[in-house]
Amino acid sequence: MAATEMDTLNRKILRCLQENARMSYAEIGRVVGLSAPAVAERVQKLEEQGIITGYKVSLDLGKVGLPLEAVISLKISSGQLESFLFQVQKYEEVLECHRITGENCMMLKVAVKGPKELELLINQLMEYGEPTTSMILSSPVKARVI
Amino acid sequence: MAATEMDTLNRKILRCLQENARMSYAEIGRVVGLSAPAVAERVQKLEEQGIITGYKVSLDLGKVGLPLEAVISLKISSGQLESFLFQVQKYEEVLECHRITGENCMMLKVAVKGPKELELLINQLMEYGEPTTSMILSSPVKARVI
DNA sequence: GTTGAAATTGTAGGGTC
DNA sequence: GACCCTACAATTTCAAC
Repeated sequence: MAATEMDTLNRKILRCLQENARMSYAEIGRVVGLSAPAVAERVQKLEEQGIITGYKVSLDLGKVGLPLEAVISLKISSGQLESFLFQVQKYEEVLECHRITGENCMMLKVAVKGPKELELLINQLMEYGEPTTSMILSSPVKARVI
Repeated sequence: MAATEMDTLNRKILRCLQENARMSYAEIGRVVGLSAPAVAERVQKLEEQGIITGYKVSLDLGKVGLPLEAVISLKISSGQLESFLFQVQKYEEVLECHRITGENCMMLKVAVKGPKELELLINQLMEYGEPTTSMILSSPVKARVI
């Protein structure tokens, strides 16, 4: 246990928060059989331990004007890694960027307004390497955690 | 406006919720210059319109026992698509699954306990097609929205 | 962890522009 | 229609146990 006590109760609490991160401590307490202060204390510890890293809102990207999602593999050109890592933070279109093993070092998930914006983004990425783009048609699994 | 009124105020509210989805309506109101009831009303409408699809907690996967993340491309075998789409929902390890254009129809992001579990998962996926796996080394951009 | 009191927040009603 | 204000219910927080 020491620092990180991931018992059944904490797992239940995390499941509640995962289902609805705005659920009140009182309601979580009712579900897991704890008082509200007890839940609050556990959640605070999970935050302090870095197990909980934040709370996010999920949006329908299509309805906020970003209906086109794509996956881009980017084979970074020699000497471009550092500047890419710096610049990629600034692209609003980039939802995720992972450095992966294999020939294409970077894997990006992006959301854009339309084909024009995607093309523009690809052009910009070409400065750092060779992009290979696939459009996302649908997402059978969206963003599960734990 | 009609159904979907995404004005500056709503964007500000969404930015607050994105930074911290547990932020109180009162605090959001202070930030964006609105009363708590006004914020609550706008958020409720954003939910009803399906713009907000939920609130999620972000976890440090390593600290919950899933330190190994990977990206798997899966070239679905003929006739296996439907059963794959049905089964992929049940794999707890699969965080995301996207159907994409190109030769490899499916792109999965997974998190597992270690190499053994990854190997087992790959074996199971081979039932539905040809997987190509890349380990995630780091994630320069984690999960931005809007 | 629990209980109980104080501060804060959420919510519903009525009113204004 | 969107917003504010008021008042009450619920929640959060902090204390003591």
